[in-house]
Amino acid sequence: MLSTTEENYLKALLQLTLEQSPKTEAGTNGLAAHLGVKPATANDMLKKLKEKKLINYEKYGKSSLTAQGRKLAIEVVRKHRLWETFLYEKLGFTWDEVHEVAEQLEHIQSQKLIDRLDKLLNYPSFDPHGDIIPTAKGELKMPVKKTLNEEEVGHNCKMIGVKDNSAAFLQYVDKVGLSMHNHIKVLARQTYDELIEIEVNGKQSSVSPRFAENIVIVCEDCEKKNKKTAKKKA
Amino acid sequence: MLSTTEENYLKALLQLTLEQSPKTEAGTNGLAAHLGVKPATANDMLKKLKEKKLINYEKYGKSSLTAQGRKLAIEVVRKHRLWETFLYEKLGFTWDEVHEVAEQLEHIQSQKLIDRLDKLLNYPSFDPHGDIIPTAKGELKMPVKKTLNEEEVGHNCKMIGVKDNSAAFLQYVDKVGLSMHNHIKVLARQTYDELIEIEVNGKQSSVSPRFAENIVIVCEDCEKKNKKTAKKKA
DNA sequence: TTATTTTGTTAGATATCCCTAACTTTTATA
DNA sequence: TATAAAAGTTAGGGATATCTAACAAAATAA
Ligand SMILES: [Mn+2]
Ligand SMILES: [Mn+2]
Ligand SMILES: [Mn+2]
Ligand SMILES: [Mn+2]
Repeated sequence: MLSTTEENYLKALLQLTLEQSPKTEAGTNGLAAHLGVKPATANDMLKKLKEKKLINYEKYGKSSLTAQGRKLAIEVVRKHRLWETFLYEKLGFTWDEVHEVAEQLEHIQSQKLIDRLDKLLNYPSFDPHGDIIPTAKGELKMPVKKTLNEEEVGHNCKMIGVKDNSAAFLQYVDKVGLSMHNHIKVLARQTYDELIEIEVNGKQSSVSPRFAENIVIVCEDCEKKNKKTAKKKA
Repeated sequence: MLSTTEENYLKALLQLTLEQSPKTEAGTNGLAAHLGVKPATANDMLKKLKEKKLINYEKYGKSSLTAQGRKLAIEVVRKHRLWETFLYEKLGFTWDEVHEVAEQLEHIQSQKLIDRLDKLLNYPSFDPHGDIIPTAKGELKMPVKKTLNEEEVGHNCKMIGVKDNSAAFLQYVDKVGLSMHNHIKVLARQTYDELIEIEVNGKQSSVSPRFAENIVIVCEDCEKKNKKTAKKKA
């Protein structure tokens, strides 16, 4: 049985190596920063988790999850997102309130509790933030990340990042009415000047391809399609 | 903010001094046994909790909760019983499965979570074991304990203990079909020989006053009446 | 390629919670 | 009341998880 702390380290490693970037390894300092502890503290835990064969770690090297560590990390993420969904759907929490409480609830040890919660929520695929909930079998399909420029007309997507971090660009993003986690619908693409018409929060705008290729999004329609395909296979 | 361990000590002290017996103080060894730790361990914690002004404790003396300690202990009991009710009512757990998971859930820190859970469950008064759930204001009405001999005809009660612990008596209890937490209905009292007719698990039996005065029960009809009175006042 | 900066490690400490073994005080018994 | 038993305490130590300060290795820049 893992401690709450050990679970948090595995989850952090999963997020650092699979969700937040294309990397598959994470450094000691980055991990420590992500968890809000000092590098010395993270270093101790890395040695301990390697001992338990949950991570790959060599002195002065980067770390990654083993198959077993990844399995456990995904279980924690599944519990976290199911609890967030419960708080949002059943208890009327707002989307910004759920995370903090889910950080505590994700460590409750009871397989039956999670199975029943999943059932109560009617086996949800996404949490209130639009993130994918890993399946009971431990499958975690990574969201299909692409730029707004690559999105199909008619599709709905969510902004999850930017490629250009310049102040000028970010101010322009703001002016267009976009911000992180906003839902965007691609209405049309003008053949004449390539401008992309989008709708955000009920407001329409047109953006250039130059602008759109710096907005990282995840296509929600593609996510749903993936989910359905997975269900048919099962 | 109290640690999970500190909360468990306060809850144990409440149970030892208010629920399980008429005592208002508990000894170090009894507390340790209740929590499954060694007396030396409990002794350390008693000193720590006294320092925090949550308990009254003097070297070589018995311990009791201060007003503040009692308030916190009752909050933990409230959370525990609300979670048990949730697991039973909403997730289909059986009454014997809920306690273990509630031991973990009772330590989740979120006032909003508890308020909303209470609402979701429609402000329940009793947990799946028939124990009273403290109110949001921290009121914990002690169940009206009496012996089966004192119970009114027509009332429903729950067996919560025995006064005679001899093997002969306990075997007789078993033969009558009674066991801890059984629900008992008092059907009638014969004027001729004072025998009390009861129904347990759909099975009827007659017991003597001598027998009945050794069965400790809590009257469930009285509990409900108390509850309604309290609601009218509020 | 040498120097500097960044990254990662180690040693030594602290806090919490638990233990065993030895001791002390209180209570019960003879 | 003297003694034995029960109850309670203390000393000293282990495990976990955290820190600071000093050090070592790797990466980057000059
Ligand atoms: Mn979250
Ligand atoms: Mn967590
Ligand atoms: Mn319980
Ligand atoms: Mn507990």
